[in-house]
Amino acid sequence: MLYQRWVDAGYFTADVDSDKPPFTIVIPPPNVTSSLHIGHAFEHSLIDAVTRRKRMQGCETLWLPGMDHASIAVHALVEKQLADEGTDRREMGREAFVERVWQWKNEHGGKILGQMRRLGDGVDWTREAFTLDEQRSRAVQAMFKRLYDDGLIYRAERLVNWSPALRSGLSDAEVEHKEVEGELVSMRYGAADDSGPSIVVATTRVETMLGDTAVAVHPDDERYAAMVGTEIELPLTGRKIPIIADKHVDPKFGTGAVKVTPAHDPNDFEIGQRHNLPMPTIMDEQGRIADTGTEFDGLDRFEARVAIREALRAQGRIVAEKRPYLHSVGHSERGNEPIEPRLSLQWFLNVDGMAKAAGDAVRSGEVAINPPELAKRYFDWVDNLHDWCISRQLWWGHRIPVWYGPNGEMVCLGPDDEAPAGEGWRQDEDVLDTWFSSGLWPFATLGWPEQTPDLARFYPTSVLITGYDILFFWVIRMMMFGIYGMEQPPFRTIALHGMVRDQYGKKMSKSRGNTVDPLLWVDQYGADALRFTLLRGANPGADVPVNEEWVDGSRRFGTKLWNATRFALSNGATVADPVPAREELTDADRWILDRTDALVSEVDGQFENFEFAKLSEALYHFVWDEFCDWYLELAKVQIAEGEARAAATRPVLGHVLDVVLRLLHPLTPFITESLWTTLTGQESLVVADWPTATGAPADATAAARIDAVQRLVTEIRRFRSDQGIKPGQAVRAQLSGGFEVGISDHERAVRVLARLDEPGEAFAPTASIEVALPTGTMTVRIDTSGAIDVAAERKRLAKDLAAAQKELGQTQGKLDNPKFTSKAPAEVVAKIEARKQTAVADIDRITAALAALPQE
RNA sequence: GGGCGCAUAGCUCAGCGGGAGAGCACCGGCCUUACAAGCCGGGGGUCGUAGGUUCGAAACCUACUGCGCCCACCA
Repeated sequence: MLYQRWVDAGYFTADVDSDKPPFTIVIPPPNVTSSLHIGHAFEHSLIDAVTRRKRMQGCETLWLPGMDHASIAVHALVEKQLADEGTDRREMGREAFVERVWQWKNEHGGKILGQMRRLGDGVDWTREAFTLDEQRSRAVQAMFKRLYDDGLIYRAERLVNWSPALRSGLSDAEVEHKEVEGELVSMRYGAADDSGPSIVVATTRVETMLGDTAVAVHPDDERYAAMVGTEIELPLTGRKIPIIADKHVDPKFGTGAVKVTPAHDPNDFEIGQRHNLPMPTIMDEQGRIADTGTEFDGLDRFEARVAIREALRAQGRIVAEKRPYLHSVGHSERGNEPIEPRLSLQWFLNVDGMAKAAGDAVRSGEVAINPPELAKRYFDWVDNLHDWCISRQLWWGHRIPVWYGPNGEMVCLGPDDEAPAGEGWRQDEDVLDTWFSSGLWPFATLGWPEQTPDLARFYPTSVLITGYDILFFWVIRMMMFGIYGMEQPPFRTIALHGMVRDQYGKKMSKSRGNTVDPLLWVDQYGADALRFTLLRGANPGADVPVNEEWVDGSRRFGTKLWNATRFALSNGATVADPVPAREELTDADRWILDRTDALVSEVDGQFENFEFAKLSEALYHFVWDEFCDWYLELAKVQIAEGEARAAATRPVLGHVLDVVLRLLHPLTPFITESLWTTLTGQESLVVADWPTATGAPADATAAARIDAVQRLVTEIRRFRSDQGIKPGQAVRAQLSGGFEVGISDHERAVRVLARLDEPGEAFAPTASIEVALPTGTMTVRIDTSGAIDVAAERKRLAKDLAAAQKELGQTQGKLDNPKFTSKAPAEVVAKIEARKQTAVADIDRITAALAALPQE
């Protein structure tokens, strides 16, 4: 349909000006496991708007669409399906598993693609990404090899966040800390009674005591000074462990003595390293107690916690228990189970130099972060980055390209290297963290490590538009890899948006039940309405609340635009004829043309700053308030005036609509496409030129006259409304005064807009309204054909009087203050003085009008 | 525990040193030939609290209160 036409019309193959810089944008991947999320619709709206404008400006645009995380998500989804079927993926083998994944992709890819299409984008996300898999693997392997050869990747036995359910290590970023109600158990080590030396330690994880290799106290803690250096018996095991002094211990917490389990606690690991303690691992990869030689071997960690506590209790060693004890425990982001610190052999990336460079790129201004306030967060993260554990013990993802030989050889292979043949060689079983491959996005998608023409032309990319929530995970990694691999940061600008929230600003979540399916809204209100709603709420870096009613409001805006265009077209609006010279135009024409020009520069400027909310608002008010409510009404009068006037008005209508539709196109592509092609008869708005402001000075006189007309008409309408005169009912009236501002030229318009007939014969005014205009007071004498509602009129005037008196009080107060008149800038004082004069005049006028009212 | 951010109309948010704004909601009147998915008019806020800076503060500073987010190894 319409969308397809754009593609056919050349949205992706349009001829471009070669002198314009190319515009490259990185597309964050959608999550395909759930139905399309509103957050993706939001992000897509922003990206598409920015790109469409660039294309209209003549830039060669390129999206770098991605599916990497999504691809990973599919793997996870398939694994879950397998689990539901009772199949253990470990037993089916890697090849069979991958086969299942492809099966899923083949079944669902088309559907997802269809959903994306309905949102009006032109990129075949799914297919793109899946065909990129192989190429991506080459990039990953090349990058790994390079880092490895540079000595930045190393293998080490470290404490990692271990997920027993996934049987894999996790990066810090994948761990979520949650407050949980646990228990704090204090237990006695050493002698169970007073027969010998003992020491009391406290823990929330009793089961780890089996792996204790020391008890630590603070070096300055006099209570234990005598015991430091001695050994004490570890209950249940019979092992003797030393009492050591380490300044990590907080003497004020608990008893001031800490059990040390180096293989199962990050702090203890450090203490263990400092004191050269043994580091026995007491749990297997599924979180079961193992290799302790005690009766607890084989127990799950949580069962063991209870069993060991009770065993200690039986020995009278439990001296205190606090339950519930609120403390923070790391949970796996995916499985939502408590992670277990575990000692294991992992691959690490030394990020010191890369992180520094990533920070400096922003510090130097080479890369801009929008909004700038969020740069602080970026620095917080980048300046405190620890070495990154890049290995995962998962079954999906890019395998670590390291091979081990039968005699202890270890070789790292690049993408073009042959895998070593021969008996006994095997590849490392681990795969790389998702973010390792995702971090290569900006150049891997352009063909790196090959030096492709695309890479030369489109790297570095122009802008990354993504959510602030992903700044740490993804952006920082792309920055590091880009600078390392391409010697240039991957983007010139990082534009961050917020999260889509519900109408009360609450986070959307399944448990809260406030999620929305954007496709339902698209079906019901149209893609344009959804996009406009999202864009209209998009202040840089801030969250975006959405609500179905607001989407409906956006749809009404589209309808308004539709009707306005329809009306203009039916009255001959055209772009075929040039807009007549200024001197042939009316004040209304000049005013709306000037306003249009101002709108162009405003919208254009806001686009540069990613101020989507502001530019949407400007367009909304221009279309609705200025164009529809005033100019179209004035144009009706002009068209009715005769053919000459009408002929001059038509190109103005056409021009204003032409510009507005172009400006709106990035926000609401569908409706503008339809209206614009009808208006102009041209092929497609997608490849039209972006408007540029003329920069010509606005006609201040015309603007002032139109402003006067608006104020006059509004005052008369207000009087009519207060007097209960039906809007459709014309009343006779006589206008006088205020002509020096050119109102006389517009009397006809005022009469039409305010429904005033000529006074005619036997004109007997029953009321008069005075409207203060910049250069004089306009008097409107009205024949209401009967007695006026004096009470209503008195109320109306009293309200105006009160406002004027308040204004007088405020301005007079300032002017009476000598400090104000002497210290404030002259123009401010002059302005206040002018306001005061206006207030005085208003009070005189209104007071007189009140006095003239008949007494009741 | 550390850091950051936000408190403005019933709701969601702009404004960020010189006249309190928008959308929606609300009240009243209109089927006025582009549009009732509309038009016209209107009501509504001591800008979180308390101090300070300034001729002048919603805006700048300080403290407090209440929310939100991020980071974090507290046994």
